[in-house]
Amino acid sequence: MPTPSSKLHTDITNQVVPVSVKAIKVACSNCNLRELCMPLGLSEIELKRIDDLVAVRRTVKRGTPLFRNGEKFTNLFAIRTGFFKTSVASEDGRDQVTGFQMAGEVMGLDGIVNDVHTCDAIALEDAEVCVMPFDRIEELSREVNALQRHVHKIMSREIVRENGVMLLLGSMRAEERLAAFLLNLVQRLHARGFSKNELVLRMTREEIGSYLGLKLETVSRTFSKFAEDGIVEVKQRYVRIVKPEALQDIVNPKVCS
Amino acid sequence: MPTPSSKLHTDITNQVVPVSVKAIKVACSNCNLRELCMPLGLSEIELKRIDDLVAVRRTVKRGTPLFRNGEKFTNLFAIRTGFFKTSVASEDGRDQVTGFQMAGEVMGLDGIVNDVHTCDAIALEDAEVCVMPFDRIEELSREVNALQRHVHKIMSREIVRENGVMLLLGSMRAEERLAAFLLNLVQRLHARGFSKNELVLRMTREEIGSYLGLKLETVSRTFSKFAEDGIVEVKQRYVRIVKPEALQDIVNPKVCS
DNA sequence: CTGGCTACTTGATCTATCTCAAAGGCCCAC
DNA sequence: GTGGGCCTTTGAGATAGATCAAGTAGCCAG
Repeated sequence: MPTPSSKLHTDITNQVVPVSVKAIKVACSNCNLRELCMPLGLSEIELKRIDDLVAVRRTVKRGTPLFRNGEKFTNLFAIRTGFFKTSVASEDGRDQVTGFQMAGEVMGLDGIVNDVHTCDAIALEDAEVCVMPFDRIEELSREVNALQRHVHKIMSREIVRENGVMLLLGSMRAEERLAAFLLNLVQRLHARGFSKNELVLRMTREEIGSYLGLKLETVSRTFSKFAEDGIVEVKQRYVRIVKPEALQDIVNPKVCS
Repeated sequence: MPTPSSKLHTDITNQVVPVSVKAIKVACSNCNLRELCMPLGLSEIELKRIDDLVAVRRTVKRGTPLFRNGEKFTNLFAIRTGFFKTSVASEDGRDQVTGFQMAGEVMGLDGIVNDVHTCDAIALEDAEVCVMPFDRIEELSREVNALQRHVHKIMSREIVRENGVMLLLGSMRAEERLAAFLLNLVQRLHARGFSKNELVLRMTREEIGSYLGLKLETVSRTFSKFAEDGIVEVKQRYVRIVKPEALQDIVNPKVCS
């Protein structure tokens, strides 16, 4: 049986000459992801100015870093295509996946405070990102109120997201964590035009486990449990959510009255 | 034996007439916490403008909320005195402490993205905060570059902090979590002029446990373990760190060569 | 000073998840 | 198409931390 992978995500054509990629005229104003990464309701003239935000595009091959902990921060990155994970490491080498990012999402916010990136961003599939010099963002957001507001909202959204992950890591059981994870992923994919109940995981069980504070075996077992219960169908990276409401019930256990 | 509580923190004089508090002339330019919550290197004229950021001050009695999940967001708050916890709740009522905040730290960033607060901020001791209308912050930060930069850094710092908590919750054992927690607290207190190795906890074992993803009994046992090992002295809320380097070793286990 | 409340400590037991181990499946490179 | 290297699954056993339960200590109001 053919996996629905190609239906859900399309890998970027491998660019042999990266320089040519950078030369492509980039225009936020024409970008089909604009509503995901840029503010709405801009005037014609503001839109034109926003086009200058993106210096270049950059392709990132699967498995390679967009940036790494310790590198100097100068740019934010908006994902055009592809899929990333970000992770932080403790000094003794353990590391923790802090998030998975997809098209339209912005990476690099961690670098602002000390002008140094404090996490790794690794492409989980071939990807293309818009490179946005942060000083240019600051400059322009002084003049375009909607952009300023937008930058603030993006950062606040990340703070709120991380609050949610803390809740998950601090007080949920394995099944609740995985259910919440699946619902979140599929909801974000759905917002991008993909299926409401089918997805292809771009990450390994180990990466899911790292994100959820579980071991890969526990992730695998929990998938199997869900499958036994008829809540999902799982075939390796392919997942079909058969009973979304059952997942929802697992995340928010009904209080017995 | 007198607890060193009064040495470490000073409670605010209980104001009988809150209105009078609000009327007090507030000036960031004269505030002794300025270096904690405001940007450095401002010109005389910029400083004067920054004074307008703080609309009023507000006192918050111990145990009462500064804001709650679901309330409309309009202000950021800078802590002048006192100590807070922030927490998020899952729909079924479990809640997770997401942070402890002290003088000079800013609260409310979670509210920016949807104009609604998504966590509770509760005073753990009588407190006073500077109320800063966010639209005024945005307005002024368009004109004062250092303020713009500062706001970005504060939000980025919060993102990086939360990354660290995720690492702690996702991959550390109980002893490591508590050691990291104590070191972090004492370091922040030290930056505010308090002792390097003594502190009075403003929160209960249960609140520490919630923050660290542990049960209160585990927190208590881990304290006892540290005390047995001669690493700390614990007497209820009072804690003296006898061997900071031992705590450090617990957080970053030495790799055996 | 006394009663009662809350926070804290400690012990005994239980269990969700981890750890260790083995085997099977998928996919890419040759 | 074939071999080797991940990735994944599944089992059995170990364990860190949770849970349940009791007792203690500090603190405030009367």
